[in-house]
Amino acid sequence: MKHGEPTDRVARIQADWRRERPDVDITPQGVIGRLHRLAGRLTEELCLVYGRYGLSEGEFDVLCALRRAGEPYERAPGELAAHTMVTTGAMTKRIDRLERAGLVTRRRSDDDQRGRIVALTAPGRELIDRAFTDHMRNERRLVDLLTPAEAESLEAVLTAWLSRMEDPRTPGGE
Amino acid sequence: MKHGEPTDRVARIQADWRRERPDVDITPQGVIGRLHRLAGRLTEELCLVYGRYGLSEGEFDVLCALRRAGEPYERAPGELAAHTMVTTGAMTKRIDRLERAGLVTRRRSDDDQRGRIVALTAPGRELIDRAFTDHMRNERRLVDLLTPAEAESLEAVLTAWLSRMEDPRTPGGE
DNA sequence: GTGAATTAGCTTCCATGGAAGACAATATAG
DNA sequence: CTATATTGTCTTCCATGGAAGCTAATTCAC
Repeated sequence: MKHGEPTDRVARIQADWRRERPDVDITPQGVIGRLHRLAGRLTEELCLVYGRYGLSEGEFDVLCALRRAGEPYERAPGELAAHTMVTTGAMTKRIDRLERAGLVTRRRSDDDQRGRIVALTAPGRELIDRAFTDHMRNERRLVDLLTPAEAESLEAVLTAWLSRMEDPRTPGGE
Repeated sequence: MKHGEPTDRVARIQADWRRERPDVDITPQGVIGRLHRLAGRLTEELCLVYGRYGLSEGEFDVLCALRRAGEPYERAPGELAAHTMVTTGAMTKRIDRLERAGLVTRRRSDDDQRGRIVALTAPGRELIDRAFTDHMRNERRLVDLLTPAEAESLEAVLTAWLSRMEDPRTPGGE
């Protein structure tokens, strides 16, 4: 082993695989494994702040989607589900909880009687404004563990990777 | 908007926030938001391969941990839980499923009667060897959406970030 | 050596989300 | 206009994992 090289959890896993499966190229794990580990660690850190406001990650996301919509802070459940990447069934339950907590209201839509409209209440708006401010301070703290150059390069590569993955012209390989 | 700049989901969210909360610095989302989105998309892609072998992500992880252990492919449930970052309660259930599927066996430890030893069966070993080979081919395909330089720089920044986050000397900011 | 703490795994209960279908309202074809 | 298809939300059931506590076995203190 080289001196001082960081031997993190992923590196140890790679070492095991190299011994057990020398026939397989396991270098992709260096990127994908660490990306997952990091995402998990970041989520932990972020959830600490959500919890301070009595919110789960999912509830926080829903309140953010409503707040971002702008005045009058309303959206249909289906829109909220699409924005937050969950099924409409999951969204029903999240809205149930938020409604019970008095942070949102639910009413029928006027023009389409099967649609609903979810709206932030005043306490909901007040809560998410405080929580979001705190949340961003928290993200700033975490990103500041990187140098500005590192953060910039990271964002660029992540953006490129995401766009190539979504791009239908990308060679599928499958 | 600048010409041709990628306007991905995260960029749209940021635009919303800039309008609604001009008082908050939301630049950290550029990195953290995309990292989460990417982790989610990658997980989706990886799960497609696990599914091909009838495995969930959790089950795949457990089989990998056993396979990586090397001959005779045995580990205690507690070790497996630590390796795969779940509670021992969750591990009990994963092992239950794998045992029912005939991929692992569970027996008492000789030297400590309260400990168990989980071992890969021959079919389990055969399955995880095939699945892992396929999995790495899949990860390779995904990482190959990046140039070698991009992949290298990404891995370096992720490794640095992870190590600084785990480092107890890191300024907490809290 | 005996009683107290600890440890390993498991069990129970709860929280959350997905999948699929139910239901009511709306849109569409003829 | 009526019959059918579609849509938006909700409901039901299931899968998974965490938290906390249980039990049996081991270790430790004295």
